[in-house]
Amino acid sequence: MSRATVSRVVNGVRNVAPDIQRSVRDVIARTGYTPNQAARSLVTRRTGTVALVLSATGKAFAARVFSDPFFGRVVDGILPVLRERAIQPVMLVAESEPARAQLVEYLRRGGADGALVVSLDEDDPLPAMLVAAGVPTVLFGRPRDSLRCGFVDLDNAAGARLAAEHLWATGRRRPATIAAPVTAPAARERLDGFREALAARGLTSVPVVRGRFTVESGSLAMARLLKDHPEIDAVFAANDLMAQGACRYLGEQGVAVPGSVAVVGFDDSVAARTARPPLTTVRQPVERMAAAMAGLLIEELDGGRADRAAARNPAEPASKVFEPVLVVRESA
Amino acid sequence: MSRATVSRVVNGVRNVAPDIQRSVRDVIARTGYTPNQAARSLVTRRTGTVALVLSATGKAFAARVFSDPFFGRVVDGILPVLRERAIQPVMLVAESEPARAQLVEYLRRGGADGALVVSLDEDDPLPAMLVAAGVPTVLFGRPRDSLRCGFVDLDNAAGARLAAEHLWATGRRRPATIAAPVTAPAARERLDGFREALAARGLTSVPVVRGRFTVESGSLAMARLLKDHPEIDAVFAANDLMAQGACRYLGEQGVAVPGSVAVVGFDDSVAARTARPPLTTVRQPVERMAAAMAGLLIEELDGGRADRAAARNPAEPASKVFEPVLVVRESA
DNA sequence: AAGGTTTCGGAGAGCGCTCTCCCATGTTTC
DNA sequence: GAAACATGGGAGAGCGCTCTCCGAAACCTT
Repeated sequence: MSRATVSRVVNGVRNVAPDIQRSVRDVIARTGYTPNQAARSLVTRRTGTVALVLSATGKAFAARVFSDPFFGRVVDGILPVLRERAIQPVMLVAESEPARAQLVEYLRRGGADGALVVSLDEDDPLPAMLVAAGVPTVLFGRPRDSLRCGFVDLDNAAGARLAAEHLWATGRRRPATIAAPVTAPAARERLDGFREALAARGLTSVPVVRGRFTVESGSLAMARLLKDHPEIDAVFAANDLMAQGACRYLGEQGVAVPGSVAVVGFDDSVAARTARPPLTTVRQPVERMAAAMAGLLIEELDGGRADRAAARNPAEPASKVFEPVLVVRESA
Repeated sequence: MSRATVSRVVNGVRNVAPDIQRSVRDVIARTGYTPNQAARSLVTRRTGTVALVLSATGKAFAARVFSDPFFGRVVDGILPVLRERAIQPVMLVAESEPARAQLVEYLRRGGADGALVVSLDEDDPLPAMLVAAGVPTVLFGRPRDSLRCGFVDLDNAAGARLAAEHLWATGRRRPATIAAPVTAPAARERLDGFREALAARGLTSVPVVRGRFTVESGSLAMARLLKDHPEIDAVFAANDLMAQGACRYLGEQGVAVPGSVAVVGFDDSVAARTARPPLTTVRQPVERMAAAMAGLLIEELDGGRADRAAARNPAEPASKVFEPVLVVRESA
């Protein structure tokens, strides 16, 4: 029996007589034969894997990434989509500059068929490096510099406007905001959207303190806010973790939430539901966005062949922007 | 110029005249040549990658894994060791039964050179499946059934004894414990060690409540404990998160820590330091253990060749057991 | 029954590397 | 100055698969 027949049976292409098929499977099971992935990839030019890249440099990188529920939600959203297509998801982390270089080299050499990139810093050079290396890439969050690459994003400004409008509608006239590092574009859009919505109602000056997306930084920010602007009656935080920190500090100081100060978060993560009081927050459908990200990449991967074979133009980078929704709970 | 020469330059084997070397590198840089990993792996029978496998089935898998600081610490410990050897770390997750099967198949086909496995459930079939598939494997935690495979572990019972002895030495005579699921062997050892140390001092009956390694479950467990055994004056929790939950509940009930009830945690994670009051806890050097795990695997991988070439006996599975240390802070 | 059509297995050419030979130099030794 | 030796480059054989071509056999059609 020839290698070709075995190959046909294993990959299920073309017709092979049922009895031959059975006998081949039989022998495979008996001998414990395992196809060699490298040899297969060499000819198919496919690995059957997709990389899920987490990029964020800094100390104790993993410990930080693993404590933010955001990444977990992204992974949860991506996994089912890839599993369904029998694509092996491999997670890669870029925790330092050399690691980033090694990672790009790995993907350039064909370590995976494509990359789904989650990066928090706006000035992260990784997306551009991957695109330059010819790696099919889809980002979580809009790329800067109109990089030719697919992405999914949330209309962050619209989300912040929802928060501002809700606070205004419930009679809050002295709102403040806990923003996040300027390097996170999503956070900046949230700040801008919030200010803009209030400016449209005649409120031009809004106290701003910056946090670092963590519960602790939220507490600290709230403390500063309360000290410098004791008159505030509402706070909009750029994510739920910081909103939770703010609530905690207010609670410690005996300030009623939402009685004296209303708090609105962002993301609608588990933290929002378990916080006390449960947070009013802007929902970001992270899992759905992540699933869409995987879908976009798969499309590009499938289309890629045809494109390259037919015309010489690379696939149009596709993208999808999601609309946020306000979830009213008890904190505002 | 021949392919062989180029190959020699790229891989740095044997001597190649400096000027030829330079000109080769020059052409590589100019043409943007990239070696094909699949072709290379096909002949070297190496991928240059090591899989870091996170195994734990259940709903919202990733969201759970990503909220436990433990995994982050493991990753942080492993990364530098692999980076130093220019080995690409790839993280794989086994979040369901089919995912597990797919993952084993992937590694069996040579998707990575070896696997570092972190699994929380004792009855996880993954380690045995990997060993059966011939994948070089090192576990975090002692394997059951004397599986022939390397591992690193902590002397959990000794750690629990440290906690018990500290509580005893500080005059606590009515201690209780918040244990973890029976399926986690490490947690069982902690429970056994705690009981044993107290039994040696004549205390045979210790109230036990089970938690699920989370802050919330710690709070709940503490509530039950306080209701059923209001006389207790100390609590030993099987990890810091649950200890933190216990402290939180005690605080809400106006019970002084450590005044009325002393609390001891386990792990010495970040949570122990940021908790209020800072937790007295048993230190598990997770990062060092994880680094050792990577080291063991690398040794096995390096030795593997020689072994398979010389004699036909597979490498002896190596292992390393770490000793815990008590870290006294304010909670006990 | 003869030709045409479909079905299905085999032969064999690569995929892009690495690595072992082997040979052409340059270098040393007596 | 010739033989022995070190040095560095080329030729070419695979690694284990997939996939296109081809031909043999089975099936229809008229």
